[in-house]
Amino acid sequence: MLTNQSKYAIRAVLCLAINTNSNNKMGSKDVAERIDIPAPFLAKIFQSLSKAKLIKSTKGPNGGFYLTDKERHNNLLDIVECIDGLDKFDKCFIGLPKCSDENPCAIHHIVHPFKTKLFDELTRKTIGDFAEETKKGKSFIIN
Amino acid sequence: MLTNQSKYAIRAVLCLAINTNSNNKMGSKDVAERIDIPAPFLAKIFQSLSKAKLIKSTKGPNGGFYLTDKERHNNLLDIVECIDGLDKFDKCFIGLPKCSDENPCAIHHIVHPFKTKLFDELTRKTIGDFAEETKKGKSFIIN
DNA sequence: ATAATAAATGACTTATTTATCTTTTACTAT
DNA sequence: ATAGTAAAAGATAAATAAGTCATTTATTAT
Repeated sequence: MLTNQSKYAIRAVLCLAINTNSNNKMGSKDVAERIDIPAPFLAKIFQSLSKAKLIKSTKGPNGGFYLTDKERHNNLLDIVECIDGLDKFDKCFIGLPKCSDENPCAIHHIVHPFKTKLFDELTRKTIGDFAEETKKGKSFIIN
Repeated sequence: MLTNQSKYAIRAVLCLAINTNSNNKMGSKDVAERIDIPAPFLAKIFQSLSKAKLIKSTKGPNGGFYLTDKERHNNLLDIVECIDGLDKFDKCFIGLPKCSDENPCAIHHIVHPFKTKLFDELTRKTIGDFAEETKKGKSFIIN
């Protein structure tokens, strides 16, 4: 469903949410190493996120990427939207061009509630919320 | 989640389940046209399904693809397994290498029940079952 | 000022998925 | 037998996704 880029982006931003602030930044290599993904690829992803103002960055010594409280109020769907776009959430699981409640595919009754629930979770909860859960050990971004 | 190949395969096999038997076959082009997918691509997909004995085929005049009752007893997951493999059902939605109940990602509690439900639906119900539903107008393979 | 640092940019490579095309093989009706 | 038909097989092409690398730009500490 999501591309690797989006998956990496989510985990990387959560990593920033947990470990950084304006005084404690992380380089893209550090983040990549921490969550075990390809470093140059993450650097590219961070560029996109930075342009979209979903993460903060500063160049030079002691520079790096970080989140402020403002960015912590964004949600995970903002990240997916920035990287992949939101089209995929509308697409039918088995490729029906116009799958809907009126014109359902064979598994629409299972897939549609899931998508709704997922969409809700990804929009209602903030990045800060997810970071708190991870800090409390309720969920993980590495293993 | 599923590749186009798997999506096409599911809809194409359901098309065969609805419209064919040993006396009434369909050419791959006919099926492709009916469900509006690329014809030569479907021909390739049908080759794989045929090798795996998930569909029947005969060459020559009046030849084509079709299902017998035997093939109608297979399930949709057999098709996905043949084309894509089943790995993707185990994979974490945001790319955690080892996402589980003990080591859950941030959205595991939403994704896991869905996967279980979907897996159950795709294994428990046969291709024949889905075909009947479509014949009754409860679900669709085209629109 | 300048040297070191780290992100930004852009070009490039590789892998995978998607799709097409040509030739061969098998079958059937005449 | 043989001509026509349709799948099987294999080679190739196009598109997208994934990943890498070299250079430039901005920042900071000395």
